[in-house]
Amino acid sequence: MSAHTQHRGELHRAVAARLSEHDQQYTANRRAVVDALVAAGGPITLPELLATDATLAQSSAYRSLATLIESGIVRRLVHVGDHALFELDEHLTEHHHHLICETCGTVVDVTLPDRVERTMDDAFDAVASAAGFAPSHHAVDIYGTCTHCQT
Amino acid sequence: MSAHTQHRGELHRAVAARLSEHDQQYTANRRAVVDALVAAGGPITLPELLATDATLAQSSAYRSLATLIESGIVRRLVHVGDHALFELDEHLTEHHHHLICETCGTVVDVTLPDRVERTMDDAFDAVASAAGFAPSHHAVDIYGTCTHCQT
DNA sequence: TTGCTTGCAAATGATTTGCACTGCT
DNA sequence: AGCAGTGCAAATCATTTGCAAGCAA
Repeated sequence: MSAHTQHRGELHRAVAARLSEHDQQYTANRRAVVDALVAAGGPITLPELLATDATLAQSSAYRSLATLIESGIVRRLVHVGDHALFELDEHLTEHHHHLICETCGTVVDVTLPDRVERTMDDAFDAVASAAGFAPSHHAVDIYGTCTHCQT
Repeated sequence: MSAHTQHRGELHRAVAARLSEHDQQYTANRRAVVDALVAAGGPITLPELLATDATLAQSSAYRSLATLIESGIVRRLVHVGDHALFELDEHLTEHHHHLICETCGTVVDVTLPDRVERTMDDAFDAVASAAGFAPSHHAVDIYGTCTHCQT
């Protein structure tokens, strides 16, 4: 079980280690991207990421994200709007799912009880095997309307 | 529980009714798009859709899909590759989830036991309410490797 | 030096849209 | 006639990439 990285320093060490495993360096740019994601505390778009660090070039941010994704440090989420969402991989945070507001597009992290996760995993393993798939992980999106968007 | 539309004619009638509710007509183009989706039996990309009917113009297919999506007849799935995936809405088929091959991008429909769906719904309602969300529906993606892509 | 990283500007490519035309109603 | 739907070609816009310069081993 991968550590839920609690401290900033610990997280950066974990990121550096993972990059190194993939023969990648932990450059200032990549660290800036990771910092922005940590600060955000949830999925953010590229424009949002750039807004937190005006020195970052757009193309470099995309390139850093690509590297971080390949090394399993960042996860890219399905579009809710026109921009992709980026968040730290679960190895660095914890297993969670997403609550998505169908009106404003806000995405919030949620965790489910272990009991439910176990029930789901068992069921997913069963249906995946039945279809000849070797399952690796799952993602749950719960759609609805957030407080702010309810009339 | 909305009817699982079994017969082609019944489905077309349901589509026509839904379009009509939204003050839209069931034109030849839109019917062609629906036919292609029915024939596919699962999520397909726009190029795949066009391949099944050479007379369909790309822009018209996109426009028909947009109309069908607005009327709740078609669902657009999150990108697995560069193309979006389109499938018939669950009102016209049945509640299901997706098995996604991380190697080749193939997407297969799967259904879960009612017991599991109930467990999930209860849990989702609970976490959504806790976050102030009014949940409407959910989507589960199970990632893994398909038979064909396993070494 | 040698190779990875970066910024800028230009390219790419899925999706959207302007416009003129066709076909319902 | 009047308006929705369609095809073509052109526009959009997030994301990617070529290239020249900066930096680390």
